[in-house]
Amino acid sequence: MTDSSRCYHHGNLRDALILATAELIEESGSTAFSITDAARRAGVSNAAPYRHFRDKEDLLDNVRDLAFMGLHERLEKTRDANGAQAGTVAAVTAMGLTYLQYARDKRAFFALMWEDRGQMQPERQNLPHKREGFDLLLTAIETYLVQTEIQSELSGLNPRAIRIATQLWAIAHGIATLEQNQLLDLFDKTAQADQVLVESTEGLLSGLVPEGSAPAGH
Amino acid sequence: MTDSSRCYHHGNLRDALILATAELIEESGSTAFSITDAARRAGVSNAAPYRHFRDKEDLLDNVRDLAFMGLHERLEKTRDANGAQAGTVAAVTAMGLTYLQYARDKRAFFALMWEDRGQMQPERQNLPHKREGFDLLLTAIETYLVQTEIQSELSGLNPRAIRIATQLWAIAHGIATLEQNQLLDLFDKTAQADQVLVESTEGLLSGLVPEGSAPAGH
DNA sequence: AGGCAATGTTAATGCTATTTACTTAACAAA
DNA sequence: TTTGTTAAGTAAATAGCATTAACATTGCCT
Repeated sequence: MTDSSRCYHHGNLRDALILATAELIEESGSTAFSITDAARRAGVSNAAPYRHFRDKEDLLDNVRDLAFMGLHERLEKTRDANGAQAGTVAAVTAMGLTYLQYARDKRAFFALMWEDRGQMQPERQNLPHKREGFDLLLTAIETYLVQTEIQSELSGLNPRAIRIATQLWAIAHGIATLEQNQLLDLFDKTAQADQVLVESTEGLLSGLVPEGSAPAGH
Repeated sequence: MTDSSRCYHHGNLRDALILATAELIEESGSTAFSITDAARRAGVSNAAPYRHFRDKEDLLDNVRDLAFMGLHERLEKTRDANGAQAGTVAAVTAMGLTYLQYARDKRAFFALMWEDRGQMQPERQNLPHKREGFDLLLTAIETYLVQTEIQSELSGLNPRAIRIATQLWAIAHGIATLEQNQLLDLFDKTAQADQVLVESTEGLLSGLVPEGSAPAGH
């Protein structure tokens, strides 16, 4: 039964519901979303989704997974596209720019990914996906550190690379948030998110010195 | 009629509802909040709130205002507490640390402040309050630039200060988000938000050079 | 063919937002 | 003091939602 246009049984309702939810969320945001709408769009009754998802949150979790996978895919593409110049500031910056672009293109997804739904169960935090995204950035940083001879070699989990990757992720995320809240051009009408990110990344990376050296402070 | 324990008329239902909403949100998050609950807690019927607020969102907007004012107050206190060492890296860092602490203490408020409710009307974006918070940070940065002689004098809106303030706000916000999502100790179990912020701030500020000089790149 | 499990359905229940039509009380003017 | 007016309550109704329970259909395995 591969024909999904049948009568009683849908064929692949689970995926259809996830897709419908994704569409609805992109159209009207996650707060407006209702499970009834998703069922309607998938052409089934309002109770059918409960055969595939524990509750509304469970369905949203699956869309969140989708969103994280989408971001991950883009980051991978960016990494591969910059394979030639791997280890340069430009390669690192490109990851951040991709992050910003994703937030712009998939605004509702981006909001969903980082939505605070209070005390969530650990298994509902999408931690694996978040970790995967971080991994990509981390590798880019580690490559950078080695290429620029700031770090002699990379062991599996380099503390320094982790710290820098964290900082870069934080700043990309922060800029995305400020941009979505129209706070970037609050004072400087010409401020652009991309430009701010480039400057920040350069600022953070340029402050780095080879291991063992004393940092340049004031 | 200052006695609010009267029968029919409440006396100050508007404020009571905002307060009740704030409490409920801090207890269970903003998604779980219902206007009915707030009315119950304030001891009035479920329709009474509509005499004071257009709809649910309007009520939430007022709590958002409250949240922004709370953050603003803390930032002011931090600025004043560090008045003696104004213009130092420590003074700037302290603002960021206050931001992080607020996100921890008032997690639900923090989430509410940055909640993405899709395409909101401009008047519902709480822009004035966001701007005020930015102002405080901006002043701290401008003082820093002058004190450290990186900038000779501050004109009203210094483009450079604005850029740096934006970067610092972004990174503080990003770190707060990562912390709330338990992503800081994903790889480095010992990573602490405060420490990451201190390092980031130092990293960004230490890269600065007096105006006119060429930045230290690779 | 028969039976079972998966996956639908309809019909509740109980919650919610919001509106409408009424009610009460405070206040100001006559 | 009486009398309107108005702000600020109430109850009742509508409509939508999440979720569950009881029932129906179908595909698959034996």
